[in-house]
Amino acid sequence: MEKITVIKGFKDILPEDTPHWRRVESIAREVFDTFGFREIRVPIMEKTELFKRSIGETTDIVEKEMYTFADRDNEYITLRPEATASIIRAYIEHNMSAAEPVTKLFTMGPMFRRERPQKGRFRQFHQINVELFGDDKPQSDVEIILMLIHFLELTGLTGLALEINSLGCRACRPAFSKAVVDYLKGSEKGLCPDCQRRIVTNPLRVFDCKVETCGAIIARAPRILDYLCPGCKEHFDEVKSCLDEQNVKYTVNPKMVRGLDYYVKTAFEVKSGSLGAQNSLAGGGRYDGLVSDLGGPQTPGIGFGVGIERLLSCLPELEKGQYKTDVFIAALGPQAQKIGFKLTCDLRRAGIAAAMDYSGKSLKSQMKRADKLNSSYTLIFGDKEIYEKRLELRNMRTKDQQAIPLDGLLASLIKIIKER
RNA sequence: GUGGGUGUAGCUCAAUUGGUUAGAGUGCCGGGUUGUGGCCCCGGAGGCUGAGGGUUCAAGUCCCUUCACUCACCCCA
Repeated sequence: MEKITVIKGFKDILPEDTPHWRRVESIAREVFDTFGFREIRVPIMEKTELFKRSIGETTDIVEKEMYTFADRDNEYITLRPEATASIIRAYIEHNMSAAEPVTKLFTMGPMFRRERPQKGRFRQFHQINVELFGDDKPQSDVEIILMLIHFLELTGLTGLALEINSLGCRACRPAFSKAVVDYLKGSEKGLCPDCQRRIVTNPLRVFDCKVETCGAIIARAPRILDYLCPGCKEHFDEVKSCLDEQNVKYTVNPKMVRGLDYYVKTAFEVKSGSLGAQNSLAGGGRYDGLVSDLGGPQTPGIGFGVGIERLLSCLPELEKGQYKTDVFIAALGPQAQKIGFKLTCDLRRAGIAAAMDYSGKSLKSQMKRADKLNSSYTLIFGDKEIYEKRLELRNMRTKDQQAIPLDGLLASLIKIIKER
């Protein structure tokens, strides 16, 4: 039979790796708890319309990367390419804005984008997402950024670089866009075909282009920061000084535009050198018009996403996940097997990680299995001869062994192991 | 969607300019030794060399096709 393999760009997370996932996830939950965020879990599929309206029709994500299907009733549904849209949908649907002025949420889980896989980029990948609704003050931008940095550092990451920018708002961006378009049209023939197309479709994306000839042209293009309206400028200045007060290092990158249309004002990314080409492990920004665009009340919002795979790949020297066994029962002979099985079950009910080998193979092979399972103690006993009258409890690390009386065996085992 | 690289045992890799039965380490299974596992010794299983076609007396090796993986572009976490 031919074997069936995973879908391209999808990955199994193996037992040797899941401990690191669990660690990162639990650090996230702890940090976010202390910052006052609560966990929300939203579906991994939504109506396609939700993403079209939030992310933007002309973005790469919507144009060519979404997993979109016609459901059996011919409604179009999409595997989520990001989480913000779903969270906002839920925020609106459950009327959270009416219940409290500020709502702080986070979620984590798989996202799906049909790109060509490479280092740090998969078709199914995992993100931790944080969103803050109902506060348009710069302090909330800083709160979010601080929390992100704090979380990343707690996971053990070093050498992080924070980049920030302001993308302006709906008041000031049109003037800037026009200035960019005018400028680009002047040197249109020097641009790559993609950028020429972008002039019409989405001019700001030109800033992301890495083609050298485009870079030279872009370097002299108008800067968004020179076009900010007084409100946006004040907001951005406040964000920067507030970050300074908190001793957070950052660089202003006026060319950072981000690939989702909904961002306004503050945008930020955290990069790491050890990632190869996909060096951005977290990114986010403000999206003040998005809630109303999706049919909710006029509500400011800001949030970020962290790529878990990328985060983990930046962590140094991860140990592989091992079995964790408190006690291994090596039982020799049918009678001993029977007693051993009962003992194993009792120990497990008492919260002790017990294991045994049901095959009844040689002691040597059972001891090998105990070693493989990383057992702290191994209890050896059998039907005959030297094992008849007593049981030996062996400490696998120190090789010490001690006899355990048959009376009250379970109780003394539990005592020894718990006191370890 | 566009380029480059790589496909040999479960894993990591060997195999002269094309040359006989494709090897080693590790892991797995069994045995010996050790007070009863680790160290050591012996043995065993495990391969259509990614797949298909071609050149040749002869292909893991050269050519074509295809698939998979991988890196990069685009874009993003």
